Amino acid sequence: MAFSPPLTSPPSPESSPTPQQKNLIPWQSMRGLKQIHSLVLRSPSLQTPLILSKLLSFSALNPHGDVSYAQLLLAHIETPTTSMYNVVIRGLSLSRKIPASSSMLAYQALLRCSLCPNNFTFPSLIKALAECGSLWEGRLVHAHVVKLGFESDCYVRNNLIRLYTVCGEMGIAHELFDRFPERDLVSWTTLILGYSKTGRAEEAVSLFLEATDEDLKPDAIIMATVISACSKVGDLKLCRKLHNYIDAHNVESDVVTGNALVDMYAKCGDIESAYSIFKEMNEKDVVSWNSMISGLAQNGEFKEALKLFRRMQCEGIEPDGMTLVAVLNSCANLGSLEMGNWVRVYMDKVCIRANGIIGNALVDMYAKCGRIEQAMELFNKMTKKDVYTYTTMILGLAMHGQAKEALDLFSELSKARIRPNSITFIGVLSACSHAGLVNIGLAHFHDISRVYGINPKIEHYGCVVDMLGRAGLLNEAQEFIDRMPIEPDAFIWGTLLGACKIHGNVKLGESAAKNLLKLQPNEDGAYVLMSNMYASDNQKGDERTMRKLMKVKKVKKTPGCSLIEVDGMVHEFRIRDKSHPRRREIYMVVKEIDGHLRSEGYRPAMEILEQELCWHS
DNA sequence: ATAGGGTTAG
Repeated sequence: MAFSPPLTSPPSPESSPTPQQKNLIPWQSMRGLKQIHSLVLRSPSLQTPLILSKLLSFSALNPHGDVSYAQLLLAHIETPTTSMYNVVIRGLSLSRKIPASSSMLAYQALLRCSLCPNNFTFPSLIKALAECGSLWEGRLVHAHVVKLGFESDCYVRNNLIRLYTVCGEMGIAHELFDRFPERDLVSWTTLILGYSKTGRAEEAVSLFLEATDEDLKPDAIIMATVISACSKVGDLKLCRKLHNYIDAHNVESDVVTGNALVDMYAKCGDIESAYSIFKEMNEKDVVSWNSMISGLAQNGEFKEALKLFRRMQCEGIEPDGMTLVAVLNSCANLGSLEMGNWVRVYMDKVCIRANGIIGNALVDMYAKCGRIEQAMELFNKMTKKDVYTYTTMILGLAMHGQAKEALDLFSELSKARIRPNSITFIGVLSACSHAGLVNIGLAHFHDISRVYGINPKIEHYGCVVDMLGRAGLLNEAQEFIDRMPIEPDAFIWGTLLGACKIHGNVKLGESAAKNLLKLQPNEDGAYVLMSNMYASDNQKGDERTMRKLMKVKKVKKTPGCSLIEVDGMVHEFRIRDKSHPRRREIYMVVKEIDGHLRSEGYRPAMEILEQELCWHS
């Protein structure tokens, strides 16, 4: 029922050991290489193509090397060869910091020397271009590839396929894939990944099924790719089919495929299967833990997520930014501010900046835990804000009834040249709803499609019904529902019913309840609200009828639940809850508070079914 | 040449 707090103070980060530069043989460090280079420069007899090539490849390809040094070296070689250029181009493609344009410049230099690129030139060059999404240069190089007859080279072609997929040119990529019968596992994997990353996960999975018809033996890499695509499809049956396939075909699996499976089951809502795979993985890394923790959080199992995070710490696995996002998300939904603050302290200690997704998660945590000023402070400090950052803050302000601030932020969006999305409008509408700004809210609602070209979804209609209902415009709310282009769902009727309850409109409430019961006859909501409404309206007979009806239909009221966090522990309380070890003391204090409240003249609005509620809330 | 995990919701 409760989980223990994290370590009371975040562990200090271990100082990472510096690379043991001293133990390197001379030519494996740049220092040694430069010494040899100066020797070579002084004696022309040493300037043979072989020695120069060695110097080049050590500085360009060695992990302790320096590609820019290799570039300089190459520029001073009088009679360079294609393979010397290939080495530098490969070195450039391997280093992350260097832009694609330098690979392109090296390639152009090669052409200027009247050298001819070969099958080793293109893979690295195209890889560098793909890395940066340089479609224009990529097409140019592709033309050269065709001219020189290297399109049939599988390595070259796979890199071209990769280039087109990362540039979103799936049509060209697939055409290139189809045009040559000679394809290997990498060709399939690359194309499948392309479909998966461009939001066409179904096509990715069916492409894999196509691949299994050919005589290819799937490896761990293609499996991880297709499993990830499957998690995006969200079809549990398909997930199981894939899992069975792996077992049946004895596909060698590793941590990555295991992690992908955990994520896949979690995303498809089968948290038990996810957990059993997680448990049985004999090798786990930080991604395994992250997949499982965020899987729990994505399925609303926030307490379990925090529990698992605790275990992760006990096992000495260092969390990374992604872990913390899942933890913060759980804190936000549990109102667990102490734990959230702990994460912030931890972030400071290990120097994780509150920017990007993790910054957004922190803002959300503060807002949902009631610290709207701290959320705002952090929001203002964040240098890179995206639509998520703004949406989170707008929703937070709306939640706190600060409609003006929320609307101001919304108007800042266009100044920051950020396009709002459909969830941003949920925030805007709920801000208006909570502040009773009906006309402004309606104006924004109309702008959703007219100005922003977004099709309002049922959620947006729900916000408007809520806004009209809260303002007491119940008939308008009903009319709005009647005119909706979408079939009203249970949420819509529940919102109207709730508004009728607040404003005591029994007649309209009855019709809303009828509609709600048509959609979910076995849920307690409509019965409870109606019987409470009858009770407040002194319609004792109707109230009893409602409660009888619940009994006949075997509908039980789901117990409400309150939770608080004390010293990093989350405690839950339900009606007539006697499970807490310190229940006697707790209820004594509650009784005392209740006495104080009553002596000050407070009378809780108790309705028959809710009488005992005040004891846990 | 190819692989896994994250943020906002009526």
